[in-house]
Amino acid sequence: MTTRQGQTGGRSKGRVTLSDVARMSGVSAMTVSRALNEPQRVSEQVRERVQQAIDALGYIPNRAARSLAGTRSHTIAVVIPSVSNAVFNNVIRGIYDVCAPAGYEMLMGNTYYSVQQESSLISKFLTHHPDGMIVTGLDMADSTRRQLEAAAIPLVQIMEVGTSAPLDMNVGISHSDAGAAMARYMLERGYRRIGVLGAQMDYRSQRRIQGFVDVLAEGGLADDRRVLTTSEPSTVRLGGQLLADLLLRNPDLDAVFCCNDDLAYGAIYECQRRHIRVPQQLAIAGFNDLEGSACINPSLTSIQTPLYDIGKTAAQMLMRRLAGEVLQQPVVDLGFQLRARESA
Amino acid sequence: MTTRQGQTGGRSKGRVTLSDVARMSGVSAMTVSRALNEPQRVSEQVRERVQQAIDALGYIPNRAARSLAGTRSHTIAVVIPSVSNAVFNNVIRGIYDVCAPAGYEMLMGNTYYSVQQESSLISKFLTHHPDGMIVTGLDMADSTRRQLEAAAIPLVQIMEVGTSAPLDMNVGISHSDAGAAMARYMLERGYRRIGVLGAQMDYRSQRRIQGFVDVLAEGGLADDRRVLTTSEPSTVRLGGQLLADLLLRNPDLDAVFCCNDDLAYGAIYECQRRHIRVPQQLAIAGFNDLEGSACINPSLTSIQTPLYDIGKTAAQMLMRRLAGEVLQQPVVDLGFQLRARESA
DNA sequence: CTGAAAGCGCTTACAG
DNA sequence: CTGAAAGCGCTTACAG
Repeated sequence: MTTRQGQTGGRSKGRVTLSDVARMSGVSAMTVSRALNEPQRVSEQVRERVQQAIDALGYIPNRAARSLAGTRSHTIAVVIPSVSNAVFNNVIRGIYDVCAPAGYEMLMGNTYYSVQQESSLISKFLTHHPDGMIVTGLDMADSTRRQLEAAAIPLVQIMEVGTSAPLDMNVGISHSDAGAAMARYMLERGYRRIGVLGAQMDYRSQRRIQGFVDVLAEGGLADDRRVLTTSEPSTVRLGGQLLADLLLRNPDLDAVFCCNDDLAYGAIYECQRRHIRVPQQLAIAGFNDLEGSACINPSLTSIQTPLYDIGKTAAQMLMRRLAGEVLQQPVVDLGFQLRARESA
Repeated sequence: MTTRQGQTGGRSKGRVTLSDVARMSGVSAMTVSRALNEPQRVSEQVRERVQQAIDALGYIPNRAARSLAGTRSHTIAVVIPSVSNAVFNNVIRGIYDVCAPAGYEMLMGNTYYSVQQESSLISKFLTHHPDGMIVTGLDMADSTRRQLEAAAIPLVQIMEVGTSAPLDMNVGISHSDAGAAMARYMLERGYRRIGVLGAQMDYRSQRRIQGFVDVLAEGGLADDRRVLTTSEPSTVRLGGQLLADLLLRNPDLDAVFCCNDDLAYGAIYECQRRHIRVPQQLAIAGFNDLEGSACINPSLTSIQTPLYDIGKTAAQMLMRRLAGEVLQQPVVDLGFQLRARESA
């Protein structure tokens, strides 16, 4: 096996180009381009000869040249808080499943939940002149908002809906409604001393908690001391720690709403270690309904959010707009489902 | 809020270009380019004037033009089985944390564990003329191997090491060694009727199991009927189902090695439901040591794999090569750690 | 430290 | 169905 150390990249020289293919197949570059991009506009004979030349030469089209000369970059930029997050994985898969078959490349970047990093990421992405963009959330810096408006590309803001008018298109759910629904469910089940655990505390977690607490307040059951949050990332381990802290301050709790399923897993594990029976002594509920939530013991009551569909729908909206369609419904609320299981 | 429906992308006309900035700041395009890419080679006065013009005009550089004219695309292509997989998330984060600060964009695509999809994905990525590429695994189609050799860009094959010579660079661990280590550990602990559960069954899972079973065979303890695998994706739910099936055929098992932690979670949950005490009646071990494994009850014995570091190291190797360095060590074995906990 | 010329590899718009 | 010309917006290589 020969090593390739030292070679660091293809200098222009020596690359096989469209004209090489054209020369070999005895047609113009224009015709090769058509054979590649609009094969139906080229005679079958020519198409075959071109294909043979491509194979013989090992021709690889150059996207940079294509996007510079053409009107499209065939690229979609996706801005999310973090690729290493079970929630966004599902969203990404939905986007990918629509974009990839349509011939669009996905440019992906993390904001790490920082408005500032979001701004610089979007600026950077704009230099690729993506044909469309998907951005997480409705909140962004004003300067970014202006940049995006100036870029004038189709844009879908995802995850949440209803907190403010989107820049262009919007698909997601109402996190405050979802939080409220969980609170109502818990009240119906008879819980009265209800705690709340939150991590990460991005806008959507905050709205979830706000919606939840507002309903408790209506019943006169809100108590700030029962709400424990941190800006640390949401993990199973953290769920256990937070529950321990919360119980220390509020030994009399009869239920806890966790802002994320992984926190809820950690809380359930902590209860197991302390021999606290769930839900008999303490009910626990989560949010997002991740894959393991139906399997854990006790199975976890949670809010199922349409993560995959949010990604898929966002990408489809983009594709439709790129096909010239005018969308009647630029804002789509995909809704959520409360999954009542054993834990609460 | 004005809607932007109907606008589908920036036609070349009307874009602010380098020359516009040059004109406004009274220097040549060349100098603006330098002010942008090698600021230290331009006088501070000029740099300031150029920056003012950029701000005033809202100039956004065009990467397509840059990569067409230049020798670099400032893009790294990453080929993984699936973005929505906790294992690869960590790898991706490692890659991202090195590439993003270095000014490299990440192009990411899924093979969905298919050699065929891998081939077409790599062909597609090559049209972007990425400066480097990271590909999962050592096995690939011969045609792809040739394409990659012809492209002559730095390439790092990741995740596993030692099964065959890499095309260029390589970082990962030996999955058969890791499987073997787990088998030895279980034998030391006194387990003798040991089952194996596998899902997905990509090359690396296969090698994990092979390494594990080979050690059992040395002790005369291998039994095909105790190995249950499926090509379905690895999930918590599947872990429970597989364990149920395995116990049906082998009620006398005293331990089970699960090829992935999520299978192990499912197996533990299933034991809880059946009141099988872990590890007293049945020991359970996993692989990858995901975040929750230390928290579940009983805490999970697993093999910790350096996922983040694999990604980080691969990206660093690429960066070093792109900086012209010749690597003394093109193959890096990052090793693994057996985490002995309560479950086995 | 700064600039004029040429060209990267395609596609658009116009013909025929 | 096919082609000749021009140009997309940058950077390289060469000067000075």
